[in-house]
Amino acid sequence: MAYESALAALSDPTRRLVFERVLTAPQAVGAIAEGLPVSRPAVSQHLKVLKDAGLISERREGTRRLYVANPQALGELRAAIEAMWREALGGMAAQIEKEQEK
Amino acid sequence: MAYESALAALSDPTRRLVFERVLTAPQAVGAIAEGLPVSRPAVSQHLKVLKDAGLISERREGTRRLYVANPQALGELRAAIEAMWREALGGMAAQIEKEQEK
DNA sequence: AGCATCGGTAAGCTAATGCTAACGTAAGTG
DNA sequence: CACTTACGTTAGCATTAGCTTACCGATGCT
Repeated sequence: MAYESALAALSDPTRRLVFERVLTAPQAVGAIAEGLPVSRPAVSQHLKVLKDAGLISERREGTRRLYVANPQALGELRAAIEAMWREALGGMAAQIEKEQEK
Repeated sequence: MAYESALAALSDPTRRLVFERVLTAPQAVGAIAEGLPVSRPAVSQHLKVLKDAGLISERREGTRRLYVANPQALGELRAAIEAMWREALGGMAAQIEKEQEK
């Protein structure tokens, strides 16, 4: 529904790194933070933003929390971008046609 | 190539408004700024960001400058998002399969 | 040339953003 | 119950981002 928040969430480079790590399989926060250029709390904050945007979901397992990407939100973003893309294509086609008439 | 900059450029709400105005047809800066909640210089700055991201192109016509959306950059962004989407879908499918084995 | 129109640019301010360090908390373990 | 593990949260800080106002350059017209 709100592709805007997904767009904003993915605009940050390190947050994209975080997101890409949970793209294919659930990951614990510690595992996500490992190898990233920021501290673990920073990762937690990024995860919160991603979750608020609906891009990931959380599942608790004992003392750990596993995060996974939510394909649906990504699909909505994809659809929104694609709609704009088609609009731009259509506009360009109309523009060329106008040029031909001349 | 650099879908990241397109993503960052489109993450700002008013910049999205600017972009959507040049999506289907070329527009002059004054026409774009009209009706927007920000000043014309602000629009100019947004246009610069969009242009640097490759999302729009500029054409001079007398004293005016016409800006249009560039479908290609939008297409690249679409492809990048779609790739991530497919990854997420695949990951979820694998996850479900694992669940079934249990 | 003089003037008006159309826009890009610079300076400066404010609000938001990302980060770290320190602390708080809940679930397992002895 | 004490202790550890695994995270979230808060406070505070530095940086960035978007906006406005004022100014400057280029083009067109008379």
